[in-house]
Parts: sequence; structure tokens; C-alpha cells
Amino acid sequence: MFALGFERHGATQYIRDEILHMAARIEDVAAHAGVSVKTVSRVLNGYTNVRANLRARIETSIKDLNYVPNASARSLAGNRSYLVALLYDNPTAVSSYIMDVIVGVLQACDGTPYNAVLHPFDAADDLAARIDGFVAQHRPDALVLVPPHANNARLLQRLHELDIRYSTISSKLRESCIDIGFDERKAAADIVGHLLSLGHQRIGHVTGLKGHGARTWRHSGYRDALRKAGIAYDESLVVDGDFTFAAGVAAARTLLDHDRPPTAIFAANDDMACGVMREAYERGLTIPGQLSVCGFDGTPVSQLISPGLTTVRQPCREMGCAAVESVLQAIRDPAMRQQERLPYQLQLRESSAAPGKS
Amino acid sequence: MFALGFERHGATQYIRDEILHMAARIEDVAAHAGVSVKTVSRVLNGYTNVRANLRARIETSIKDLNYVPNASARSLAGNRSYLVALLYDNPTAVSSYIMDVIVGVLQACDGTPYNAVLHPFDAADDLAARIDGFVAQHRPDALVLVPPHANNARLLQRLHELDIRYSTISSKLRESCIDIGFDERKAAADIVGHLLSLGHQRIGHVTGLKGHGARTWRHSGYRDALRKAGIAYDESLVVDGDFTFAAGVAAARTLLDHDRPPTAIFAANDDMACGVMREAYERGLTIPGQLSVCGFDGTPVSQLISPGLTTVRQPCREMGCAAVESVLQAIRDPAMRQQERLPYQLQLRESSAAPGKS
DNA sequence: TTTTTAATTGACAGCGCTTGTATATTTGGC
DNA sequence: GCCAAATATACAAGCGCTGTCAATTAAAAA
Repeated sequence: MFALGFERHGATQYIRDEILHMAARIEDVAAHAGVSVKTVSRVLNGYTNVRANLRARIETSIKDLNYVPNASARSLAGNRSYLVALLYDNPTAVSSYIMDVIVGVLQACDGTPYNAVLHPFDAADDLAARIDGFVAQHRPDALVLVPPHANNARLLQRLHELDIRYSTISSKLRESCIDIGFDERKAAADIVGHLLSLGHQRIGHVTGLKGHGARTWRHSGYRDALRKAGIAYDESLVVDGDFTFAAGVAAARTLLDHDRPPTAIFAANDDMACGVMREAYERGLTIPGQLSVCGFDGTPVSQLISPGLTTVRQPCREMGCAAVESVLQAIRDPAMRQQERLPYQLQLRESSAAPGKS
Repeated sequence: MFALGFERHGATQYIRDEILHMAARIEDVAAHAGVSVKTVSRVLNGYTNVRANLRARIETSIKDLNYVPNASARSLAGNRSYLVALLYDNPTAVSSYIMDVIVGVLQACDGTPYNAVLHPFDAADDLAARIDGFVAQHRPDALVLVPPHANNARLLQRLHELDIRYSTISSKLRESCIDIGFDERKAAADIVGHLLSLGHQRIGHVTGLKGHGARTWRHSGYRDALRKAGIAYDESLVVDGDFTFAAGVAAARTLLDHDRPPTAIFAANDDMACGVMREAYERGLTIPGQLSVCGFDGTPVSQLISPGLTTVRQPCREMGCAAVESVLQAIRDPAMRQQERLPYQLQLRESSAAPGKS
């Protein structure tokens, strides 16, 4: 007879599964169900032209044998990898933004045959070449890009050349065929509107990093709200930031040293808002009594800090999820175009109140 | 002649690479270098019995053609996936802890032929079965487990049965052959020692969630420090927590309502420390003037909050990195055992000071 | 019923790589 | 210069799956 370890058919089925703990193969399922391998493959891949009774029998066999298709074999034969790659930058410090997006991406893959590969790429000059290498190795069926890569026109161009489906999150570029985001401009206007409705007249703004869509959109929203309230835009109340805590501290210093300092500050993200709160703390200013502070993003810190930070909850997880779902659709329908705007949430907490009130 | 799209050899090399953007195959490299496929394979897989001049020529060809081996084909043929899977729980909320570990894991894979697959598994009863499915699908060469899965004896047992190499991070179990961590007990003792050295005599402690090694170790460290300072352990100063902000708030309430409230509180993680700070804030207590607070973990919030939170920086990234490196070694040497303790850092910030001082 | 057409199923090749066997070539020690 | 050891080649097989296309079956039409 055959050596046990190598025999793989018929009678030794029991031995393979129960004793050798070897995973079942499609061939085993086919034998168990009494059909051809190809038919099992059809069921696995969601083809509809399999008669109901056969389909049921096959599905039972799959369950009985605990069969799960081997991803590598599938990928090799089908010229599809069942991989969605998430490309982000800054390998050394993952922001809570990216973290949340990742959660959404993984969530969207769950229950599908697709899996996520995460890959940090720093924004080097040879980015396109490095993407080529990455693609050659993994052949991802789709990519999801977050800023700043989502704003890299050369990169998108290269992906078009390679004919790889991708979706972006919060991209500034019109080249992106599928983009997921939310109305940042309106959200910023909403939160500044909230400060205005509390009675604030002089509202400072700390902007985001140049080149990011977020900087532009949030700044525009700030201006929109002021305009709507009939308050003149005062350039001296707007300070450049770069999304870091330190920038928030520095900006707060500038704003609080102003001849007529603002009674509220809207920072373009939560980290900078924390920096503003730090500077207020150092100066012994009470929040919101002497200064109201608002952030943007809804990172975990906004809940943990005291007082709780008023902010906009950005739907990061939902965006990650939607980005994957859309791009998977686009695999089937390459002509697909989509600009999806997801709902955001104003998160009113204790850091904002009427001016002069404790 | 041949149809362009299908011709793959010799003269059409240029066409394939430059125009069709098709990735090179091992066969192309062999042709380019004028050697056999097998020899290229040897170089790729690090066999030493290839003469230097051939090796150099092949490596040049690889670079010239931008050749990257197809991961699926390699995995299928070689019965190795070059995949390291990171299993963690709680799919809906990735902690900054996990995120940092992920960064370390990805970093460790960078430059090796290995890649990381992330997979959240909630701690369900059928965990072992779901792991089986995951393993059947991806055939990871190695796994990295973080708590709580790292403490799941049945799971580790199953991995032994499946003969899959794994490493754990901060596991409580002695079954784990490779475990990476740091001396949490000593770190906790250090930070409590810091409070003692500032002159605090009554120090409260908010513990972690039951079942976690972190709870036990940090609590033991707390007791160690008190014992060393000759201070009697006072059970009424220790309150159960579960690592959440809300638990920190609740615990602070209990401790601050104490007949003789503590002058300092050591929370078993940063989130709970933030909860303690929130309750102090609500009561108008100044930190560190009227209450010193220490956390544990060194999450981003510890820097962003005001005053800055004194804490222990847990070497998450380094642990993720080390866990991968060790488990990859273990693939070569299955008998390997390792209990690695990495250095941690006391992060002294403004939330701790001498009692009664502002 | 028989013929035509459509839907379902199966046999087989092959995805790109690694491994093994068998054979050929080179190298260096004496 | 010869012989053994080290290195390289050719070739075939096969990893587990899917694509192509032909064979079969069922349904519709005659």
C-alpha cells in the first residue's frame, strides 16, 4: 500500500483529517460530494449555474470537511490575489486616524474572500517604483489610499497604467475615480457655527499641514461660518499649523498673545486642540471659562482629556469600510465611479461654552 | 510569429517589461542571467552553494528586471507562505497598544521575505475551529499572539497540535515557548517608588481587568514598592478596574471619598489614569498640587493631556518586532525557547509631584 | 416522440514556483 | 595529470486551484 503521509484519496480521508490534521482540499470535497472538482469550484466562487441539489450537497461536504480554499493556490490559478492593500505613510507613528481606517478595512474584508495587507510607504521619490515592486509581489486586486498618498497624482497615474483598481479616502484629486470622504467643509462650518451660536465673536483657527485637503476644507468651513454670521475674516486670528501637538501649543501662544485675543479657538485636529489646551493650562486660563476650544477628528484623546473636547467625529472606520466595499465593486465593474460622502457627527463636550462663563 | 501578449521569451523581453508592464518571472531572470531556473531559485532562497560570480550575475538580473517572486506560487510550491499572522481580539476597537505592536510587526517583516497578515478574532468559544480555518486558508508560517489570546491555553494547545510556530507577547502561560514582554512588576514598582520618593505615603491603586497578566503584575509591583518602603498594604486603597476610562472615574470617586484619601493614585493603565484626572477635575482638585496621578503604558494621550501624565512607556513596538524576529528564528530551530524581557522607560511628567505642593 | 437549444457538468491543462533525480561541468588536492 | 567533491543543468512532477472547452444533461420547441 501507500505510505500514510502521502496517500490522499478515498479511503484514507479519515486518516488525513482526524489524525494528520491535514486540511481538506477541493478534491476531497468533490469526492465527498460525488461531483467534479470544477463544480465545487463553481460553488466556491459564487457561480449561479449549479443546480440546487448539487449545490446543497457540496455545501454540506464543505462544512463536514471544514474545507477552506487555499488562498495561494486560488490566487495563482485564478490570477486574483483576493488581497486588498491599504497604503499609508509614516511607518513609525501610526495615527489614530489610520488605526480607525484599518479597523474599517479589516471589517469590510471579514466575511468576504478578501484579505487586507497593510503597507506603510514613506513618501519617497521612488514611490512609484516601490509600488511596482509591491504590486509584483502581492498582486493585490485593489488598493486603498489615504492622504497624503491619496493626493499623489503621479501615484494614481501609475496605478491607472498598471490597471489596478483603487479607491481613495479624502483625496483632493479629481483623478480619483472612487473617493470616500465626508463633507469636511460643512463639518468645520458646523463646529464654528456652534461657537458662534454660543456667542463667540472672535474665534481663532489653527490650520492643518499645507498640501492636505483637510487643511483647505476645514479652513474654508471656518470662513463660511464667519461669513454666514456676518463676521469679517480676520487674518491675524488664523495661524499655520501642521496637525501636531507642538504646533497647537505654538499657535495658542501666538493667538493668546494677540492684542485682542480670541475667546475661542478652533484647531483643525484634536492633537493641535490638545496643544492649545496645554498652553491655556500653562497660562492658568480655565476652559471653557476663559477660552473655548474645539478640535476635529474625534480621536480617543478627545474623550479622555479634561474637560472633554468638543470636536467633529470623523467617520474613519466607516470610510475604511466603504473604501473597500466600493473598490471591490469596481473590480466587477471597472467603469464604476463614485464620490461617497459619509455622515459625520458633531461631538459637543465641555471644552466649549459661552464666552466669559465658567 | 507569436502573438505579442503571449510570447514570453528572449527577444520580446523588452516588450513584456516596458510596454505590457508584465512582471518578470523566474524564467526571465534565468534567461537574462544565462543560468538555469534552478540556480536562480537557489539564490532566491539563500542556498550557499552558488558560486560568487554566478550569484552576482543573477542578483544583477533580478535588479535589472525588477523581479520579485510571486508570493502565491512560492507559497504553493514551497509549502511555505512567508506569512506571519498577528492575532488579536476586539475587532471593533483597536487600542493604541495593538497598533504599536502592529507597527513593530510590520517593521520586523520589512526587508525579510515575510509579510504580515492581521487578523482580529473575538474570544468566542469556537476560537480553535476558527483558527483552523484561518490556518487552512493562509497557512501562515508563524503566529504572534497578544493578550488575551496569548493567555488562552486551549489555543496554544491547538497550535502545538497543528505544529505551528508561534510567539506570544506578555503571556501569563508557561506553555508559551517564546514569549516577549517586559518586567511589568518591576516597572510598576519603579513608578510607585517614584511616588514614594516624592514623599507620598498613601498611594491608591486602580487595578486592571481580571484575567490579564498585566493586572497581577502591576498590582504585585505596587505591593513590592510599598513593602520595600516599609509601608503597610492597605486594601482600602486598592480599587478594581478594567482598563477603561469609566473605571478610572469610578475608582477615583471611591478613593477620593475615602476617610483618609490618598495623595497619589497609580492607575494600571493610561486610560484609567485619565479617568482619575477627570474625577479630580470635576472636584476641582489640582494635579499634581492636591493629587498626583500616574498611569501605565505610555499611550499618546499621556503626552497630549494636561498636565502631562507620568507613566511607564511600554515597549510595544519593540515587542512586536522581537516577537516576529524570535518566531522566525523558531521556524529554523523548532526547539527554540525564549523568554525575552525588553527594557521599559519611566516617563516622568507633570502629573506627579511632592504631596501638598502645587 | 424527436429534434433543437440552452443549461449544467466534467476532463484537462496550466498558473509560477520549488523540489527531486539524474547528469554534466567545474574546481582543487595530490 | 587524475579523482573526488562541489557546483550547475535539464527535466519532470506537483503544490491546489481556476480557466477553457468539450461532453453531457435537461428543457423547449417541433
